[in-house]
Amino acid sequence: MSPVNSPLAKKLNSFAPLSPDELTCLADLQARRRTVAAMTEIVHEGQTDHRAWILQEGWANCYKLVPNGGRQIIGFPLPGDFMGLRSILLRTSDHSFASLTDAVVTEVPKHRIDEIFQAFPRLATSILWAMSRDEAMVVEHLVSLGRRTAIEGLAHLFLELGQRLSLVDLVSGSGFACPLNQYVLADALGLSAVHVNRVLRQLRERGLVSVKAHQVIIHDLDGLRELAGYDSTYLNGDRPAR
Amino acid sequence: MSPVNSPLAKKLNSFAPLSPDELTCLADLQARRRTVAAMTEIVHEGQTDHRAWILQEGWANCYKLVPNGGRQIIGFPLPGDFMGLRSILLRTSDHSFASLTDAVVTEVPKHRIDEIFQAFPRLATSILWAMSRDEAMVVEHLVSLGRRTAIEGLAHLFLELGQRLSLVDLVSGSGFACPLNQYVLADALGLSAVHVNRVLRQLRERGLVSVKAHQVIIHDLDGLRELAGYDSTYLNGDRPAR
DNA sequence: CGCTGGTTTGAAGGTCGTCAAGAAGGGTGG
DNA sequence: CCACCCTTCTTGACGACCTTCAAACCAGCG
Repeated sequence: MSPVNSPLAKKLNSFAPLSPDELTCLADLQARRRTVAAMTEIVHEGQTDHRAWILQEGWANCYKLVPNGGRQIIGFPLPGDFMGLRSILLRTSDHSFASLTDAVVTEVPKHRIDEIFQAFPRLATSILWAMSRDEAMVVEHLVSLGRRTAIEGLAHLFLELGQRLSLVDLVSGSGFACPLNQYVLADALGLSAVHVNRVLRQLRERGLVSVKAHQVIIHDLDGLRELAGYDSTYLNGDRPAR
Repeated sequence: MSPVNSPLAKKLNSFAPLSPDELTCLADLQARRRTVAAMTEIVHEGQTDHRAWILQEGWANCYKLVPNGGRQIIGFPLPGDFMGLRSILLRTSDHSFASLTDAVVTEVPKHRIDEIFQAFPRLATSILWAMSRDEAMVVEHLVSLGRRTAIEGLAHLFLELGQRLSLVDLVSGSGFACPLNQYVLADALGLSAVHVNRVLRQLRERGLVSVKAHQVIIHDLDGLRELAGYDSTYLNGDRPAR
């Protein structure tokens, strides 16, 4: 994959078209790729080193552990997403990031971000857009946990993942590869793995979604949207959904 | 109240001591006060006008409505908090803000923020700290909804409110004024009002907290922290709690 | 072929929601 | 000052959603 066609470039391009200069700047930013094994921690909660990461390939998650042994997953960084960007611009990270699969990442030291904000203000705006989109996802996740049933929350999650993956060309037809097992889904949705299993069966039996062999297939997009009460605008920078 | 001693100044001062220049800058920023009746919307979801608000007196909430008639409260802005700051720095607000009580607010047009970032970089850093603290609160709220029981979530909420109010001198002894009724608490914690009532009784009977006449009194701070699994560092900019 | 991680299913029980109705406060008008 | 209202709080009964415990099943892999 040429870094000029990096997932980050694809994603930012969907917000505002990038100039050739900006594309090469992004390519430079992501030149030094590093591979990471599955299940390794990339940013630790409370870490204050002034660098962020860009996920190039693979899936990750960010989470908090609670005293009684439970875990709450905050979100799933996908290719093209920043990890720990807040700890660079703002202060320390308040949660941990870890890879879920084997992954490829690039390190972003603080001064590189500063340079971009100096030299490429339009690109900086796009990065801020990506940050605010990430926060909107956390808020929407909060709504899922508080005011949606298990089946609605799962439906919402699959729709969000599909839309985000399509931005970086990781959707083929009506399906996408998805390495999340039922334990991980449970920790994301505040449920038990057993109940996730039962709800997945319901989604399958209703002909909405099926998950098999790490592949999510959406059989009835409209029905799923209806069920989840899905409003896609929070991912699009408030322009109409495609 | 002299604006030099504004709640915002108190709060930011707890992060990094402010210089006289910075204090007067903050005072100018908050000169034009405006009163707002209880239950009026201040920022509407999707609004893109480039201005933010600072809450001076009273309580507010921010929330999202879901299609089936439910409501999820994202957070409670308190005196000294910004509202809609993201819609100024980033893009549009993805949720609504409304006053809960009669309130006093000041409007902050975008150019004032830009000026501060130009002329007072240290103050700008403090404002970014406040922003990141707000996000950490949303994440902690997410954990409450996903991986804490009703009683743990309520305990956590009271502890957080107490700590935030103490930063702006709104705590007296072991209690603080709190206008949140059981319906509002329910919409914040993803519960029904009936169940909030039952849980409040448990907290009272265990001798931990009591709520009466819009006054929250914490009887057993350590016990409450123990119950909630409360870690206060997310509010302190990662310096040890006082 | 046995191990391991993940999925599936059943049974029992706890947390929490819904429905319903009564009690307690606080404000208003007679 | 009292009657009446409204909002908020409180409590009970019942049921739904979800968890926990336990066990069986399945697929990939050394």
